[in-house]
Amino acid sequence: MIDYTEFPKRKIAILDMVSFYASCMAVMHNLDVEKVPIAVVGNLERKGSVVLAASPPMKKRFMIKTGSRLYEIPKHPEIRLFNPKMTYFLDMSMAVTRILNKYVPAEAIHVYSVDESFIDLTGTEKLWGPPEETVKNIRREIYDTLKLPSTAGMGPNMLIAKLALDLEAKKTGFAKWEFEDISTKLWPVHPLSEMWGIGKKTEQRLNKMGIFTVGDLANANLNSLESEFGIMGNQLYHHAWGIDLSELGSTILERQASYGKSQILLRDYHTREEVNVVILEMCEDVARRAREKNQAGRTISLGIGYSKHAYESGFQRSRTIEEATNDTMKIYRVCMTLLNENYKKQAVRQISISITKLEEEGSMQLSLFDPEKWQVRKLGTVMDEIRSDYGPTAILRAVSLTDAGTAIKRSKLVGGHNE
DNA sequence: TCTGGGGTCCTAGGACCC
DNA sequence: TCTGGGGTCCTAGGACCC
Repeated sequence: MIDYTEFPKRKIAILDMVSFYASCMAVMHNLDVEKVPIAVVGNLERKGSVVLAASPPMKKRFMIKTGSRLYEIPKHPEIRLFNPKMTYFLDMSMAVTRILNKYVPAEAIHVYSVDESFIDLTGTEKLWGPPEETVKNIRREIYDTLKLPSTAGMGPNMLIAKLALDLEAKKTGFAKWEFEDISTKLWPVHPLSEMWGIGKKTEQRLNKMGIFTVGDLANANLNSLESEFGIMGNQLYHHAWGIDLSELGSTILERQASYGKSQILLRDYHTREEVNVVILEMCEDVARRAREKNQAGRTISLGIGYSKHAYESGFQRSRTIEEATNDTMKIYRVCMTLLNENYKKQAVRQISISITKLEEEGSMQLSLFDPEKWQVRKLGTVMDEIRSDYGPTAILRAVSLTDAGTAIKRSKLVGGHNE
């Protein structure tokens, strides 16, 4: 048994926007997201594209949910399909955060994703009254001002708030769990992958150990969990008791650990030259985002997925260099090295690039001793500015003006989605 | 005939150093 | 005539989340 008295009890809430992307599109087109079957699809031009969000009637009447494929959506006169408008979604997301900020200070907000945020309401009773009421008021204000319906979970820590949200509030609109509710509300949960933090793979391994419900997990032998899963076993066990030591705010200060870009190509690419072009464009994008944040990375990773007709699945390789960089061509050259060493002349369908081991740019040796480095950096910045003033297609490296270039097509996309 | 894109964290083995 | 041991860094792979 676990003695809960030793764990802090705070007033944590997590707010989740119902079918966020679908709700945003409903607002834009003056539709009622609760009544109209709406789906936002990654790219309406591609039949295999995934559904990024489905409105409640879309889910109930047509059994289409996030992750469904476009070709699974039936033809029906009431159904409304949209391409994503990522910049608009981000604006809406920030508008929600600003409302939260009217009730709690920025340090008490942890943005978990574009449509989910934690807030710590501990100590707000004097100002706003009971936290449950405050949450209700916040949800009402979000709906009244932005027309976005939301659900909310509450708990004494972030984990329990999130579990209350996922396992109850998403159906009922609101749920507040205490430590005392864990055994009645969390332990019956199965299959195990229903629970946050447990995926299909872990579920299978746990099943092999005779563990099928969260209650089984909570009452399993900690030693055998640790010998099977290592540290993760300990964490799984504690999560089954609703215990999580991470603090609200501990993550909010952390800065991004990597910049990456990945894409599934619209067709198989058969030559190195074509692949090189796409890699260059992707390096450009990753480098630009790092430059905008004044960061640079030391480890550069390249992933290649071959066509399904190929003999192999692909590879993922990385290389760490002496000095952190956010220079497009430097990153590109490392990718070329990795490609030269690993490419097996198979048709390519998927490419991913990322930089990690980030450092503040200040720590780069942009010193007096190497004026050329300054120039390269300045050139990068100038090009970034032209792009931000005149759009991303204003400057394209010459190679992009070939059939292989996808940058022009992708310029209409933000975050890989159609505008 | 179909392939989303952006992230995070953990582990294990090998290299290298003292 | 044996197998040190701890620390750090790098790389690949796996798992999970929204």
